[in-house]
Order: sequence, then structure tokens, then C-alpha cells
Amino acid sequence: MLSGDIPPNQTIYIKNLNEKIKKDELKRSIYCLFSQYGRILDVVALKTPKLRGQAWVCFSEVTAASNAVRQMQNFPFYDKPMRIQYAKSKSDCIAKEEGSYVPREKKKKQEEKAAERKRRAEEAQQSAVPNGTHGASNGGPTASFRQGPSTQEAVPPNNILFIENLPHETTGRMLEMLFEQYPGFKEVRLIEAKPGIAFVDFEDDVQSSMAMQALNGFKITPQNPMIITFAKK
DNA sequence: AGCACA
Repeated sequence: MLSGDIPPNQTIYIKNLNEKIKKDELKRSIYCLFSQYGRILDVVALKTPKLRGQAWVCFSEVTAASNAVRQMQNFPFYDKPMRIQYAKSKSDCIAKEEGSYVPREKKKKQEEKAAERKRRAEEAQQSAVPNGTHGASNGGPTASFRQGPSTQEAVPPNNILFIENLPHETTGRMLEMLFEQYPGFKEVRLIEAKPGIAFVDFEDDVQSSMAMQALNGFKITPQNPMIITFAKK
């Protein structure tokens, strides 16, 4: 398995994060950067000696986590390439969502859980699943509501945003007013030949992500929620 | 390098 032998998990584990960034800013940026892959239920980051430089991002779908692991691998974030894997265990927020959450006591619990997982895995082996049908790698029935540019594929981050579904009357000045409030804004480019779309340039992809997160779905008219994705390179 | 849920 490419991702270091850790089975898919709807939570991803990120390390090699810049430890100088304040916790709240880090969590916000991570949230913005990763929300393009799906709904994020929680971002966990601690600054304790043992846990600084690491974070967990819990998605509502495993496929979102998988895309994030692939697409954002080694992405330079605050000047350091992110190292991303699946998390080794289930996040509390996920357990809570599916009703299986049991508050932990202190230390012991984890080992029991691990032991249990192992037992179950062995059971599964024995009950003669003839290998193959496991890691359903192509997006299941839930793939339909993720919008984006004509393709459903995850587009890697870009400092340039691609805007769709604009009313044809939209002017450059209107878009500027919306986007210039976000740090790193550079310029708006309307495409004469193709009304309804635009590109917006930012200094870098972290900043463009922030604006994307904030303005995606913004309705210029009730019929025109903006669809914002990263431009293709 | 480091897998938690303050």
C-alpha cells in the first residue's frame, strides 16, 4: 500500500507542518485548504511537545480523504511540504456521528481496541472473502453532489481560482469587490468570449483557498450561486 | 519523528 500500510480512513493524518503557526490559524488554513475534497467534520491540532507539527482532518467520506491524501501529498504549506497519511484510528467526531462513541478513560483503552480490530481482521480473513472486493476505490453512490468544473475529478490547489455560473451581466468591478477583501488578492479576469466564467488570481494557493472557501456558493443573484474551483494548471 | 480528540 502506498500510504505506508495504513488502511483507508475518513480521517487523514498530516505531519511536517510548520510549528511556528498559531494553532487557530493553522486549523483555519487546513480547513480551507482541504474543504475542497469534501465535508470536513473536524480539524484537530494540538501544540503539545508530542503533537505539534501534526494535525488530523476528519472528512464525512472516505473518498474525500483518499483524494486529499493523493492530491495534497507534499504540498508546500507555510513553506513545508505536508506529509499525509490516513489516520491510524477512528476519530471521536466520527464515532460520535455513527453513535459508537465511548468516552475514553486514560491510556489502556486504545490497546484493547487495537486488539479487537486485529481479532476482527483475522475473523474476516477466515470467513473466506476471496480477496478483491475490498477497497472500493472508485467513488460510490455519493459522488453526485460534489460540484465542480465539468469533470468530477479533484483539482490540485492553484493560486488561480476558476469561477463559474456567473450572471452574464457580471462586471470585473463586481467580482473585485467580492474578492479583494481576501488577503493575497491580485486580479480578476473576465473572459470576453465566454460570459459566465472568470479567473481570479491570488499570491498563493493558501490565500486562494481562503477566498474559495469563503465565497463558494455566494449568490450574485438567487439563480447564480458562484461555483469556485482551482483553475487547472 | 512524532497518531489525538482539553
